Parts: sequence; C-alpha cells; structure tokens
Amino acid sequence: MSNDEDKILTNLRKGVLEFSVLAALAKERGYGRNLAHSLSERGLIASEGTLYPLLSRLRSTGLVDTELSDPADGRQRRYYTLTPAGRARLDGFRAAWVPLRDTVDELLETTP
Amino acid sequence: MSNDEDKILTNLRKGVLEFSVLAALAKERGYGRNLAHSLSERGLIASEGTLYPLLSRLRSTGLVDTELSDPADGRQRRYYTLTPAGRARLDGFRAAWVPLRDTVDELLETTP
DNA sequence: TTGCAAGGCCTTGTTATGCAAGGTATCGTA
DNA sequence: TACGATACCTTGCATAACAAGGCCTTGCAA
Repeated sequence: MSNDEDKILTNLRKGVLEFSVLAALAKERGYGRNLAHSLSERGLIASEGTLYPLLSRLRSTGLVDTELSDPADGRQRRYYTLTPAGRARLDGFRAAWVPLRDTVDELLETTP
Repeated sequence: MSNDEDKILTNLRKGVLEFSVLAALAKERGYGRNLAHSLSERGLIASEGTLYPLLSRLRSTGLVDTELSDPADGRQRRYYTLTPAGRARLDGFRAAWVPLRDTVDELLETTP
C-alpha cells in the first residue's frame, strides 16, 4: 500500500464493492475477468485478487447464480447472474447508502 | 452483529468515520463522549468502543491535538482540535470521496 | 452521609474486507 | 511449437469497526 490516498480509497471501497458488483450484475450478467476490468476502470477495485473471493462469497450466500459457458463458444467462462435475494440485498444497500452518503456530504459541505 | 442491514452500515462506516470525526472537529473542538453522542445520532458509529481507539490513532498520527480542560471547570475532559495535517487529510478524503460517491450513485441509478 | 446513577475515558478480543503476489490451465496465433 | 493473453483461483496480511466490558469521578437523592 503506497500512499495515504490509496488507503483512503481502500477503506471507502470496503463498504461499496460488494454492491457495486451486484449492481453491475443487475444490468447484465458478467464473468470474472470482465467484471474485474470494468470495476477496476471505475476505481472500485485495485486487483483481481479482491474480486474472486467476493464472487465466491456472493455465490455461497445465494446472492448470485453461476453457469459455465458452452466450451464450444470459444474460451470457457463462469457467468454470474443476480438472484432475487441478490436484488433484495441491493435494495437494502441502497436504503443504507443514501442517508449515509447525505450525512457525509453534509459534514463535508459545512466544513469551514 | 444482528442483521444484514447492520453489516451493510458497518462496512460503509469503515471508510468514512475517520473523516467524519475530522470534519466535525473542523467546525469546533470536541471531546470524546460529546463526539460519540453526535456521531451516534448521525448513524456514523455504533458504540463508544469505536471512537476512542480512532481518536488515539488520530492523535498519534498528528491529525489532531488534545488538551485537558481545567479541572476547575466542572468535569474534566480531553478536548480534541484539528491540526493543519488533519485538515490536509480531510481535503485528501474529499478528493477521493466525491468521485467514488458519484460512481456508486451512477451504478445504483442505472440499475433496472 | 451514604449510595448510586450518570459522565467521561479507555482496553481487549473478534470479525471481516480488501490487497498483493502469487499459481494453474487453456486458447489463439505467429 | 512456443508464447502471450485469457480466465480462474488461493494464501497470507493489514486494518477498521464492533461488542462488552472496566475504571474513576461527580452530583444528586434518599
């Protein structure tokens, strides 16, 4: 971990990464490397090593379903899709995120 | 840790509590129990046990200064004030917070 | 005056998340 | 046929918030 700025981001990500993945999967199914790339572009993860354990967790808690692609269609991939439970958890996150986000914004805005 | 909702909040707080404290101190100095109460009201901490170790950390890294109140003025308290380094770190947080907040909002908004 | 609730500060052990740095196997192509 | 890119995964670590306590002092009430 190099500088302070990175540590700030690391801790911020700790709260939102799981739900960023769920939100991404709510739009369209995806597979590991794919998700890793797009999340990395958005600054939501720092390495692949973060994503795969998370995906396993989401799978074992029933928030996502997985299916292997047909090996005949080129390279085989494990695709992830959101389950109803996953969508419900995403809604739960939204309910927690909005007020906390507003609280933080308020604190920052009113800071001299 | 009781339910899922609590865990969501716990992880969200992991990124923002330190800076919420700094932002609160940027407005006016405060003392432990005082800060604990106001942060707890805003949903930023779940117990005092979170705050005191954080305050120690802020002190040992030079982000806040402390002074004991005059014992003659009623109950003795340890007051915390923001240092220039603390203010700089708060600015660093703001720089990381805004884009990440926007990214999360964007993911949530465009979710079907 | 004695007891007790509240104010005020702090510590210990646990849990969980993200990170870095690896490792393995397969495919396409030069 | 060798090599780089694709794709998935594991291990060990650092750290932040939490719960559940403990300790001392002050003020009020019985």
